[in-house]
Amino acid sequence: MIDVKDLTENPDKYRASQRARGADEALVDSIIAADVRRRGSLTEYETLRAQQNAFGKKVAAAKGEEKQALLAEVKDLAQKVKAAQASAEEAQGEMDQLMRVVPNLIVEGIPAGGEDDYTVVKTVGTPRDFAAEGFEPRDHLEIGELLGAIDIERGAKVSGSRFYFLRGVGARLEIALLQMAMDQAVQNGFIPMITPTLVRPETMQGTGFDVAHDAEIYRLAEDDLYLVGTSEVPLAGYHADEILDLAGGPIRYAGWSSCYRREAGSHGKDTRGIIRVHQFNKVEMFVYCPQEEAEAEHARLLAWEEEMLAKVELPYRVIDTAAGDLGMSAARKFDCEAWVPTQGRYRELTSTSNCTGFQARRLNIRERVLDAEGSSRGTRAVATLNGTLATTRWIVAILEHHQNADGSVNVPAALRPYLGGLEVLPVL
RNA sequence: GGAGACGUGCCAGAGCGGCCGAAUGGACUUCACUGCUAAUGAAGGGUCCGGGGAAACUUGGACCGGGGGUUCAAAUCCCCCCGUCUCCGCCA
Repeated sequence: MIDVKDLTENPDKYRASQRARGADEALVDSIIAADVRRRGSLTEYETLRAQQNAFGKKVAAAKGEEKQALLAEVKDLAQKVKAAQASAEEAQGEMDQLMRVVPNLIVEGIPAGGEDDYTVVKTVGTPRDFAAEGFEPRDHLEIGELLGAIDIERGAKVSGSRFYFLRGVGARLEIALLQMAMDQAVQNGFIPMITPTLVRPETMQGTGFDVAHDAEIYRLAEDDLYLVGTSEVPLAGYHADEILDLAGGPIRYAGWSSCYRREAGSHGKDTRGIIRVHQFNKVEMFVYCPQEEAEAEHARLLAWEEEMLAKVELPYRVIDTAAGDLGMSAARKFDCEAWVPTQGRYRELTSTSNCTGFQARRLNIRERVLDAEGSSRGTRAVATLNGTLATTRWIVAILEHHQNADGSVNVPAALRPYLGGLEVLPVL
């Protein structure tokens, strides 16, 4: 949810943001109009209600005939109050509906346009030249099968397409990767969390995912519960309806969870291997901080992601996502994309979003505003940010980039302690 | 799955349909007092949404788990939902 007050005061800023996203600019004016209607009908209702309250006090004090007379008089007022209340609620409802569809205000200066309009922030490392090394690289699935690490066929047998088993060194590699991510997070002051992966509709909605329309979400209709696509969802909901004390700095969580995605709109895309799957594991960073610190924190999250990528020794690039390719909640998003040799292109391994106050406003997560004397001047929304530290997909890039001619895979040095010192994943 | 109890402010905990935004403790903040701490005394606080005001502030409405209903009037009565706890059953 965006800040209505800010929108009514600076509509041009929001029009520009909508334009950059390729979204509806007129929405801004619809909101301003709806807000005027809302306030008008609210004032009307409150005035009547004040009269009724005053009457109520008189009725309570009166006795006998006098009381009966007052009751007769106030009955009519009660009807008016009811009607005014109904129209005030209706106006509020219209407002709420509009507010649900406005995406977050983007950070000024990010690239405008759609999926292909990102800018490359930097490129780190160089893709391996397999031609020069004299062998044709195998893709991650072929390697995974040689190592006995990935079993797609039985995944499909048991659960259908886009499901898989990680086995043997594959399973160990994933655990090692996630464990290394958790350790790094803890070293950086994050609180480790293992979260629920089924959440209520309010939590899903509050985080910015539309339970009713989002085709990506698995639903358990019977129970009105929803499978999360990322632990960002439960970690955002964690502090819902709370007033946080951020005096001691940002509150940082590292969530370890399975993630579930229907991949409804991606038939035929990435059907081979484990690039795009219905279920995977992830370590996610999630931060609550004051809004003015959000951009600096965003840079830190990106740096922590890059630290992980450095540990697994992968060549990658960082992109600044264009406005139109941002989710509803994000004001800015950086993706780290690792080079996947057999695809000849960079593929997303991490994604970090600055959601400014958008999620916090929906989830009612605030902090106190203090004046110079240190006494409370009310509250305001905090900022929330998230970023990936490791996921199952990383295995794709690791297997491919670190492969040898015989199909075995060299283990990056930082990962070895998590694999009992293993230096090479051997072909079976 | 069955039976029951409960859900009130930061915490504990009262609350008769109108005098209840809510007693009383504790915690907290400020002030006073004792040489400091402790103790004691006094005072003060919540959140959300409107109106007025540059602001300090002021004024109105709403909020007693959530949503409906009854009533001139609901923390209080009724219904539904959510949650917590206890007992039984079931599965581990």
